Amino acid sequence: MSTTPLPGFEHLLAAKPTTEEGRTPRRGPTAEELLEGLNDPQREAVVHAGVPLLVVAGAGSGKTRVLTRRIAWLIQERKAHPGSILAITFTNKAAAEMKERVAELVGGRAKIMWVSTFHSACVRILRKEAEHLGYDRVKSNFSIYDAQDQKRLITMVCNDLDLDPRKFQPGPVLHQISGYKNELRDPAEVRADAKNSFEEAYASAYELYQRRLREANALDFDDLIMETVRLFQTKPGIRETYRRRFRHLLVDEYQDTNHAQYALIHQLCGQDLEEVSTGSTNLEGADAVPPAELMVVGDADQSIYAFRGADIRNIMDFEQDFPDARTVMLEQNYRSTQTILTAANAVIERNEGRKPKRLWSDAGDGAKIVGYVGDTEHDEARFVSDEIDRLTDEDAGLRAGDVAVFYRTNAQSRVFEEIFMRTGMPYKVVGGVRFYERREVRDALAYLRALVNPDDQVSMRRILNTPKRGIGDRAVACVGELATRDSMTFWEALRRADEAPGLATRSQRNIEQFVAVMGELMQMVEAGERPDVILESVLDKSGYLKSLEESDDPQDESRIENLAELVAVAREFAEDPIAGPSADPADVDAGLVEPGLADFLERVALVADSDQIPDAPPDGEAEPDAPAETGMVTLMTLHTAKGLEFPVVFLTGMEDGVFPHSRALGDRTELEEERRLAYVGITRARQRLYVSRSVVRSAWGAPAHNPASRFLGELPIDLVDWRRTEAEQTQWARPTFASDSRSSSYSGGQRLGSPTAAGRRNFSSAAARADAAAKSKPSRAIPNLAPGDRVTHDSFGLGTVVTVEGVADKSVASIDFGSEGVKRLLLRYAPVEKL
DNA sequence: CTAGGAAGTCTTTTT
DNA sequence: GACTTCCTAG
Repeated sequence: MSTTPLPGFEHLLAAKPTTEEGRTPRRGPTAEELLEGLNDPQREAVVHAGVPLLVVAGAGSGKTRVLTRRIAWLIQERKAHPGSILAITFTNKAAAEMKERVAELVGGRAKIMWVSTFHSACVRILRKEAEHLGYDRVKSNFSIYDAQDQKRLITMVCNDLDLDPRKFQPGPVLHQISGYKNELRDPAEVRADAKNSFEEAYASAYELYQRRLREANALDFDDLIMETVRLFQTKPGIRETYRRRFRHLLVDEYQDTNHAQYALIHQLCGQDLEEVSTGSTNLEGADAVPPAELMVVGDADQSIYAFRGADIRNIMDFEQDFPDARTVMLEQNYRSTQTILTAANAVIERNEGRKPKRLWSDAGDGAKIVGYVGDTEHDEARFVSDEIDRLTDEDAGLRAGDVAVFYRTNAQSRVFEEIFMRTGMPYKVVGGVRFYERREVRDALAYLRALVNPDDQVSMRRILNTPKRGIGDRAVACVGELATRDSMTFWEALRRADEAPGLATRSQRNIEQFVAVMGELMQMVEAGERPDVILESVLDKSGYLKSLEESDDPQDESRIENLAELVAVAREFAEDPIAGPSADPADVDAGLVEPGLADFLERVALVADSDQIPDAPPDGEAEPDAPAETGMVTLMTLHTAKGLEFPVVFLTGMEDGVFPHSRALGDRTELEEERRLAYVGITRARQRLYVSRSVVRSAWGAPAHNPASRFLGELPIDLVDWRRTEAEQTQWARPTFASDSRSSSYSGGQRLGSPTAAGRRNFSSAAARADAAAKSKPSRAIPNLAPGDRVTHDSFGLGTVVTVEGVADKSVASIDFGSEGVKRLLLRYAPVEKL
């Protein structure tokens, strides 16, 4: 069973526009052909010209179609130069797909368009303009730091600042910094606005973090956007160049843009934020170009990324931001049955302050929604598995590839993997432990990054002693000290290790060897060797491969395989020059398409989970040559499911505390975001929707008893066919396995006494087992606390409860321990006792 | 300096 | 329960 997520390249490689490419551009489709099969509002959006346009595109309303047809229309009918079009999508996969579909309409010219994510577009701009950024060290070979790199760096920063690691954990600090960047605030502003020592500490962390990034010639994800905005602000000339270039701007998934992205759009459309906020539409200078034509597409009901800075107001206030804007509503749905849409509408309508919108379909009612309540998550998974079996054989016509299983958090995929593995159901998990996050892959990539950008301290430190070559913490500290003392980069200090104070000769020799190897490899990079060739040399010369081969850890075998896979990916990349959205149009024009190591790294840095999903034939526009190998059940989180569709969808773990997530339970706005997530999930289904939950679910190794998700109660009751409800879940026999029920009742009886006793106690045998497992551990009773209660804690002493949130296993209390401060404690673990 | 074990942390969601 | 980080012995 394929459990290894593919690295996310194949779709780009497959997206080679083979159809039209090479032929002389035909006269292209006529205007009628471009509008064929579109409904009225869709047509309006396609042909619209002039003022900014907002397309409110409900789920499944054919917005991709509108976008591609519009682009084709711009080129074909309005004679727009393809190079003057900038289309922003949410994922690289969406970009590649869109490019391909436009190419089908207008031919190879489409390649010159910029169709990419915000991040890729900004990287391209920043690489080109790197020298104008105003940082000494930042050059066009800058590294892009992902979450893990950021974490390492911020940990070093917090250490250097002597911040209490308990109060300033890397995750929250980074989240904070990310927030600043999304709001376009620089460290000085943050410091000026700081109201207390806590916020000042954040400002210091932000400041030093930024300095370290720049010293390392690196940018993080948020920098990519922020620095582009800043570049345009400080260098109006450069901004003007891009304004002139991009005459048409199309933004997909507009509801998920953050403030920085919003600012960028405004800059490119000729209106700066200051101009907007002062209400002035004056452009400075007589040579200013008129604003580009803007079309944004989105659906406020599908905004699910507020947690990473997306600002739903961007779409809600579009008409205020652009007073002369037009709005087009796409409400007809071409994807789902009316039953599914009615359910989706019923759920989303509970959100307050949303603009009314009702999806409808003429596809007929279709099947009822099927509900199931399992005893445990294993029982729930078994139901899903049985049901898929049934659907894929007797119900003929459905393949495993037509089915998707969604869940709220990645951890929930486990039970499904277990049962699919047992029953031999082919499946594929999207996301989770990503290929590019595996240790060995990251090690290899760190080598490559260090070669391209030796200033990249995080990568350099990572590989310095990987594999072990006798350069320990002490040696690293000595080199670091030298670097600080003589203000040089870490890499320079390594090269001059002989000057490092207090460095053991043995370590020094080891460092020299390392530097020599790196020097050799760097020469290969300079000589322009192909990425795959360099990668192979890295694995060889660094001794990394050898150390894995000699290891007796069985895991290392699969590590070797993963590295082989990475080499294969690099080879494919090297051999296919046009693949993917990051080839610079100018280079394509010049026939200059020899992607180097740096391009490879950039691509790798910007792949998304959803980029790995195999292509499915999209809405109606048939793809008869669709790959036959997609016969696998797809497992993924609700977040990665956005933008996709499947004939059959299972929404699992529908429990309060799981979905909606426990952290959202107490918060109105967060709850509404969860509800939008439910809406997204429901509307992924074309024909059949299943909702399921389980009464007992083991979270963190101990069983938890979760109530039904409130979203289940929001489904119209007559639309759901409950196969099994909570009332039935007390039974020990499994209805679907007649032959199994006898033995079940036996063992149930033996374990729990009389079956009725088991029933009354609301536990299935499996749950009882889980329960017993929990009891074998020293699990303590959870104290029932309320604000005001006095407690003692084993190490913090006396305290007073301030707040209590969450329920049962997940309850968290804030407790004031006086001089020890206020602590947030997970009551299940915390050694607190009520007085 | 490294290896191995113990102890502590944690789970949203991701470009 | 799984992953990381910390600690200790060689």
